[in-house]
Formats: sequence, structure tokens, C-alpha cells
Amino acid sequence: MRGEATVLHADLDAFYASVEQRDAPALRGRPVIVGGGVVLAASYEAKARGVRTAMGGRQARELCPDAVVVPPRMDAYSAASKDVFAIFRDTTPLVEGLSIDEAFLEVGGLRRIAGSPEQIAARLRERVRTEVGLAISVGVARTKFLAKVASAVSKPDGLLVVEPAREEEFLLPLPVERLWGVGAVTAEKLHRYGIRTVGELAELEAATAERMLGKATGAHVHALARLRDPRPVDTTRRRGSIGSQRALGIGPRSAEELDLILTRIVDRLARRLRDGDRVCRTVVLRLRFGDYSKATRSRSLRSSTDRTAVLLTMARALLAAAQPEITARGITLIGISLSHLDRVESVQPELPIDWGDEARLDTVLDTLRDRYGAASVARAAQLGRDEGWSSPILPEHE
DNA sequence: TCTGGGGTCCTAGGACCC
DNA sequence: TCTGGGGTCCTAGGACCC
Repeated sequence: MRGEATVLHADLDAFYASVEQRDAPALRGRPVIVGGGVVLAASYEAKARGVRTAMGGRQARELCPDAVVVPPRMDAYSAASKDVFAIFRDTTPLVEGLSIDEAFLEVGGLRRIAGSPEQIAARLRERVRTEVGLAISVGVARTKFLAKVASAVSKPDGLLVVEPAREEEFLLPLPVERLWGVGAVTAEKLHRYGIRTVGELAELEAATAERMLGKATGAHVHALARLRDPRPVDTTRRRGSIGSQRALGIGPRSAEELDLILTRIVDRLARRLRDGDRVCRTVVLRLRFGDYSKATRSRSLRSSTDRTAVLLTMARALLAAAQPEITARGITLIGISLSHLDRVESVQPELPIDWGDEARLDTVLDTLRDRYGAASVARAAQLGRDEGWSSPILPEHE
């Protein structure tokens, strides 16, 4: 027995472009491109003319000269995303967000109170349309992967249920590019072996696929092709890293200019970190050189921080070390990622100091404030008191 | 394809420890 | 003095996703 199709994959259609058309009636029915240098999103009218996400702006305008090109409004997309996710969570508590515009929903336990998965999906689509004003496609299937393929196949503005008995019929004829994890490189490798459809991949032995594609990728895509995807909808996933980057035009950039850009990026990220009550342990500098080749440089701390000053010092040191290479090769992008994210609350009691020993306590907390910032220490200390810890806090791995 | 901005996961070598 | 195997962390790079 295969079980039932109770996983929904909900995916907003041409998300950024749809928000633009929703907010500016004059754009409705017209080809809309979001983004200038590169296409961030294209409306279906633009897609019909061959415009694709990530395409160069000039090529897009050649394909579609009458397109309206608008700059991205990330705040508007975040707000729309929040509204849609509120409807997701009102539908079922079991929501796993995948990105700003898509999520998995487990609706298996809701049959009695809310109806079949198909009925729930239809109602969800209707609510997003009337309450947020956006079209959303939903795939329903037994596994996350099949639900995701189903929503993609159903687009635009579609609903597709893949019944467990018809999974092979649905999946096997599709091109291998439909598999989650098969991009341009992997598809090309498979094509060289004459494998073009999911069914052809499924006929291989797992070991053969692993030899062609490497162990992890091979095993993963082969399992998907054989309809095996045991991953449940996971509501506990949290972001493992946050980042920000800026593309730079060609042309020399002074060290001062780069430092200013870096400072802005780090400041923005550190705020996001603190707003989310998170700390990080690793700073990654991302570079793209004049020839568009890429590099990363990273450093890790022994203990986590959310201090702008600490993060900026680390980022500057990484940039300084890379400066000779930048001078020699030119630079077209600079970015920072903060990874090894952790919750502020994960700091643990460690020092054998009594909360009542005020003088000693102040000294210790001062030291901690210097290292981690007043806000983190205050939050952690409050938590320590609430939990009845016998001593103040120090990070777990200190 | 003349190149955004936000992420995830995997691989692999070296350091270091037991 | 020569030598084993396993585990984890750090760093860098790459594929992939939206």
C-alpha cells in the first residue's frame, strides 16, 4: 500500500510580476519584466514571448520590446508572501516554507473537519485569489517531490492531484530536468548516456546512477525517479545562513568604495540577525572577479556573535586578504553570508557564579556584553533567571 | 546566456584529537 | 621510531533551487 495523497505543494505564479500587476492595474494583460540587468521575474505575457527568469535584460527586451520593465520592490513581495503564508498556516499547522513564494502543506489529518486534500487545495487557491489577489498553483500527491512536480505541471493557475495509483504514468514520461536536483550540469551528464526521461533513469541500477553523477546526487535523483521520497513535511526547519550581495558594474573600484559597500552589507545583515534573535559563527566573503569567475573566503569564530563591529572586523580582514587578487583581476560582485546561525537562547549556563553575588556577577556580565553585545546578554540572562539557572550565561562552545 | 539576489546541500583536503 | 583508523571542524568550491 502506498498511502494517500495528502501533501500539498503551493507555488505562487510568476510571483514578483504578479504582485506588480496586482498593484498597478495598467500592467494587467501586458508583458511585465521585474529587474533591469537581469530578469528577476516575468509575467506570463512576457514568458509567452520567450522571456525567462535569469535572462539578461538586453536579450529580454529584444524578445519583447513592448514589455514594461519595473524595478523590484522587495518590501511589497515580502508583505504579499506574509499574507499568503498566513493563509497557509490557517489551513494547517503543518507548513514547511521553501522560499518566498512556495511551501509544502500536510493536510492528511484534516479530512473530517476540512474535507479531502483536493477540496482543501481548491479552497486554498480561492482564498489566496480573493484575499491577497494572486494566482497560486497547487500540486497534491503522496510525497513532497511529486506534489512539487504536480504544481509545476499544473501552472499557470492550476490544481493537479496525482493519485497514488497513477504516479508512474504521471512521472516516468517527464524529462529528467523535472527532477528536483537535476540542473543543467546533471541533465547534460545524463543526456551523454542517452538518458532523457525519468523512466529511463528509473530503469538503471542505483549504483549505475551513482557512478554517472556522484554518490549523493546519483542516489538522490535515482530514488526520486523510482518514486521514493520519504521526507515528511518538516515544520521545524530554520534558516542556516543569511546573506546579502551587490553586483558591481565593470570598472575599477577603490578600496574605500569597496569598504563602504561592505560596511552597508554587514550592517544590514547584522540587523537582520538581531531582529531574528539569531547569532552566527561564520562570515563568508563572496567575490566575483572581472572575468565573472567566483571565489569565497571565510572565517569562523569560536563562539557566536550578533555584533556589527565583530562581523565588520572579520569581513574587512577577509576583504583585505583578497585585495591583491581584486586589484589584479577586477571585481564585479561583493557579498557576505553569515552562516552557522544559532538562536540566541542556545547559550548555556557554565560559570559557577551565584546570581546573588552581585559584584562578581557584574564583572562577568560586563565581559560578556563586550563580547556578545548588551542585547544578547540581557536576553540570555533573563532566560537564565526564568529557567532558574544557578549561574549566568556563557555560550555553549566557549 | 554577457550575467540578480536570496538560499540549500554536497565534496574534499588538511588539521587535530583520540 | 614507526605506524592504524575514526571522527569532527574548518575552508573552498560547486551544483542546484526560486
